[in-house]
Amino acid sequence: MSKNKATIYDIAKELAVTPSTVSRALSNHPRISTKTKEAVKVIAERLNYQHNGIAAALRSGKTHIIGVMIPTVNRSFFSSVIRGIEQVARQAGYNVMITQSNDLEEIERSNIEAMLKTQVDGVIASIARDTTNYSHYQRIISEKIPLVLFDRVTEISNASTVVIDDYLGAYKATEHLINQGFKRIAHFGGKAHLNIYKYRKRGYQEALEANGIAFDESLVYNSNVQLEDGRIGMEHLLQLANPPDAIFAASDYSAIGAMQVLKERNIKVPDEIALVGFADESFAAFVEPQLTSVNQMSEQMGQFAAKIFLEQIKSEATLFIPTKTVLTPQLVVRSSSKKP
Amino acid sequence: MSKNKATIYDIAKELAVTPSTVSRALSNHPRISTKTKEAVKVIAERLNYQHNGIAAALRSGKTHIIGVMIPTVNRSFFSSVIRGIEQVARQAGYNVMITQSNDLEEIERSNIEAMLKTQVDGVIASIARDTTNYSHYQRIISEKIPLVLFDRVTEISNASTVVIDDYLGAYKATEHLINQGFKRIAHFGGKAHLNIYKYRKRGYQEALEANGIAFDESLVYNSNVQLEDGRIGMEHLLQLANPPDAIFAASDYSAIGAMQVLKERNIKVPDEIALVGFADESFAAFVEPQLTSVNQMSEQMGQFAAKIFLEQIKSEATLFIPTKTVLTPQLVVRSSSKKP
DNA sequence: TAGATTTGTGCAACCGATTGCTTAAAAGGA
DNA sequence: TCCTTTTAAGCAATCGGTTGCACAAATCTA
Repeated sequence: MSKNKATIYDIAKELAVTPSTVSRALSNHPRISTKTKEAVKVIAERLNYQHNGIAAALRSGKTHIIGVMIPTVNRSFFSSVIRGIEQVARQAGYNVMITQSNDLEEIERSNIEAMLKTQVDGVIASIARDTTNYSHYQRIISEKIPLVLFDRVTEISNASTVVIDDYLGAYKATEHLINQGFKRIAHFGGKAHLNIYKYRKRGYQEALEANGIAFDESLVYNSNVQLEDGRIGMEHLLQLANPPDAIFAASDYSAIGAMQVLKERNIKVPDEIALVGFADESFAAFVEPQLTSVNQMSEQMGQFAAKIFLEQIKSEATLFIPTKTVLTPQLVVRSSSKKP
Repeated sequence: MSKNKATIYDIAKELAVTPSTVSRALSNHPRISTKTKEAVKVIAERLNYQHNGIAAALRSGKTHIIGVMIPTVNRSFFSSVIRGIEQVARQAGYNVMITQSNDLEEIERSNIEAMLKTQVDGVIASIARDTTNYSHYQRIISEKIPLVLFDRVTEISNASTVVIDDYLGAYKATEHLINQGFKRIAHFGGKAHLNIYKYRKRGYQEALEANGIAFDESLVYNSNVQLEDGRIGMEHLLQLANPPDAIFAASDYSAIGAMQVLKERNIKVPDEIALVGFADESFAAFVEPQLTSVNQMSEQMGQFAAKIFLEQIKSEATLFIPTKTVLTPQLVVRSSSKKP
């Protein structure tokens, strides 16, 4: 147990050079001779030297930590995004610090506070469902810290965004139902202040119209698209004089809620009512019948977000132009939407 | 945009005192007069002073970051544990840095490397399924960093552990099936080098024996307990001359795999074969029939782990005695295990 | 071969907060 | 009033790297 970590001073002493030389040697500075660099490497190895990131961070102001904030880690979508971010970040020497907002604006604020205190080099985030005031995000920008928003984004100047084409995903899903022969297609929508839900609804609507089916507002049920909301929405739709024969839900959870109600009433899926969800959660393949859903390219989304962050870092002094990336979603067809 | 963050030097200048006084005033040092403390507070507010954790970390060696490493974030069990950890940690002024091992030893090693580089103040971890060599965990110990293991633990001297009573959970689950009148109860077990699976099997076995049912090794199918393993295991059991009438699975995923196979073959659950899982994943309540499972008290587990870490930190100089905490699991009975 | 460059290191300040040791002033005691 | 305590604050070193500038030696140019 030697303990008391070795520093560049220890290495310097051994080689009878100065710490500056050691520092430069370790960071492969061009002005240091190959001979010295190698000697330093050898001694560093022998002393089991570990670069002290804190000291470096103090001097350089760079912690090499990316703060990631998402509503909850427990969604396959978000956890996949995290994986994507981690892959790219790690390779570039960055660590990822994850925080969850639980979809609450208040927690979101305090998380951002914590990240700024930790002095993260950048923030990658997806906005909480609850959030209506974005001043805490503005704080990130005004501290000149790169901000990349994904999936649940909003208009914040100088923030880059990565989203999927929600419109297209919804369009594909709806068109698929139409192609399967369904005529009265309902929609479970989310709160319209989030763009993702706005676009999904639009995709749904335009797919209908493009196929000569009149859009019927009474077939749209808006909610928080949780499981319970799906149940309530389904009950609601079943009470209509002329109920739908298919539902395109803006979330898998609400689709599952609907599926439960249908099963309880012995209404067959997809024979009598077909279902399509959104997000392709892992449980979509576990339920019976398996749920057709729209895959959001989550891992790619994370990779993109991280790459954009890295570029933004590189262009530090140079003026930075915020990017808007749109990925193409994929419809995963399973049995819940197939006309028998 | 003032930018260029305010430091204690700026505050000191304004008040014509020294930075040391400001530092002490901010940390509420008893030797500083109330008057000065208040004046400092006012100026700090006005200059929008933010405590620089990096500088403090360099001096004190404490980053106030807890490293958390889990197999994957995308399991309700792990994400709940994280929530529990976060709650406790945040209140005590600690941040949480999460990393995922993807159940691979290699990634686990590199994650620990990254954490040590970040100089986390402690590590809370659940071991990867793949891991057989624990030297990387030993490194944490030898750096004198507190290590708390939860759920998937192993014998590492000086590491504290938090687990549920897997034996009891399995015992309860099996006894429940017996009480429902099932006679031939099979078991999907996990790899025996992980204690959790060893204990679950033992609980299963002893519950059988305590109720006068002979343990039958041919009814035990061991695997990685993923969904696909459950499918294969189910196929295997169905081929037996005398198939089981119930299965206690050591994971919800394998239970769902079994359920899928049974549905495909039109074998009724629970009428013909009953199922009980383990972990109480969120999808357990989504499938049809809903899956009975053993809840692992995940949030509590996280809270305990964090509390233990905090105590370990407090007792720094004092000799520390590693703790072993065992929580009591809860059986959540749903329709997959009820005798009609 | 003298002068201009290039190469390899050293010097010292700096990042921002913390803290043991002093010291000066104020309060208390005899 | 003089000496002892107590209180309040200052001094200066420290944590470990990083980096602009300086400088000597080596190499090149004409």
